[in-house]
Amino acid sequence: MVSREKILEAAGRVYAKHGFRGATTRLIAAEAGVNEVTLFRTFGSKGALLEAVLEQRSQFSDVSELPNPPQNEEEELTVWIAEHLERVRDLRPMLIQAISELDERPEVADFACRGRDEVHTLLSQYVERLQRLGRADEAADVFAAVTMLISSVMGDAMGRPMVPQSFPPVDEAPRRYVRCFLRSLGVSPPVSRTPSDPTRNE
Amino acid sequence: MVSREKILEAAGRVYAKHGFRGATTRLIAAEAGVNEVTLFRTFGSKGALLEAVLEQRSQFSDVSELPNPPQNEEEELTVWIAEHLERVRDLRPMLIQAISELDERPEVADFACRGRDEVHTLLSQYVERLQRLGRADEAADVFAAVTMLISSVMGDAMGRPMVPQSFPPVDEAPRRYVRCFLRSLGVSPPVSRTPSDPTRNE
DNA sequence: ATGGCAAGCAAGTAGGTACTTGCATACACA
DNA sequence: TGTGTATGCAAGTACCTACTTGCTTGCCAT
Repeated sequence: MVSREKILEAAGRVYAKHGFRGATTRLIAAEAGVNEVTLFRTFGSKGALLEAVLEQRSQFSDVSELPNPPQNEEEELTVWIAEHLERVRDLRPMLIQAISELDERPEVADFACRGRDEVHTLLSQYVERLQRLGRADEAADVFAAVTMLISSVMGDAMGRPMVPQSFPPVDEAPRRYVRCFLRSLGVSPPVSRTPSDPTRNE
Repeated sequence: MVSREKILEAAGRVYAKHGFRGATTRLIAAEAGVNEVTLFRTFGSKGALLEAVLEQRSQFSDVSELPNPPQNEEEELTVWIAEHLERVRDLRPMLIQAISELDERPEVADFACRGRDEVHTLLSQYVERLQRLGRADEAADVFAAVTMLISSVMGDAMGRPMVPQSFPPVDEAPRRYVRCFLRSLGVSPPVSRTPSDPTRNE
């Protein structure tokens, strides 16, 4: 029964490209290299197929932890944010379609926003640790700063393909976001580094 | 010839809710309180109607200027960002649909990203003025900070309806984003104010 | 060899979609 | 009074959609 997996994969690709409404069963079957009838025999209906795809996709949502205790803030966060950015980039097409059809298919809602809360919590806790260690300003607006960093990652993943000139070069972006983030929290930059290479863009 | 405007308005609403593919001519005609045939007689085709809608929408894109010279950074930016946020919030449904159908309808691309560049430029110029006045750090990563602020506004407008708990209260958000932004640029907060009321959320 | 099972193929059903046509109605202006 | 113009209504065309049915083919274990 290898058709099942071929169809699931193909359906994922086609949904991501055309959305649920635009993903016709013919397209999916063709993309899977499978007869359309096989699709219906295996999943019953187009809606059931969508649910199967979402369920399969739900299993890859593990967000990695941030170091405790913090050691090198900039390095640790840069790696972590780069990882998060890549994850969101991969999800981008499916996310966009899911969001655009939220009203008509509410069952995809938690797929669309899953992870955001978790990332927010992990980041906030990390910054609170920094505060307790006296490495971040006690009076800083942690909540807003974390929100902004996460939005920046989302915005980069979503917007870069459309307006690349509005974002720092892809290999520099995570570090530069993190530096702004840390600075807004009053975290002083590491002393053992050349102090100014935040290469200006444009 | 008042039908034309009724149809244009209705098409905008329906398109924002269901996307181009989901916006059937029947739905649009019903929403406009007009016979479906009138729609075709007036615009010729569904595609032509979409173009008319986009063209009409294009005229409301005027972004207001930022003060020159800067006087009160936090106040000026808060007002300006709040205004921008509201504009994006209004555009949200149409934007989401436009983005999700970019591959199939590339003609809406410039509608989808228009304004972002303009906002970016205005903000950057404002910060450069601050730098020249010695009110912002010369070594700050202006480009990244501006990108982050704009992404935060987009993220707020797009994400708040789905995950409200991930954002500061709607009436505080612009000011708190601006404060983080200014802080990441090394702009010292105004002295004539109570120094810490960045009320924590959650 | 034979039975079971997954899959392909051809055809069909019922409904939705964009779009057209022909005709009736109403109002506006001359 | 007549004439154009905008609109409504009923019906129809051609196509696409999800989904079904009946039959055939190939493979695999017994």
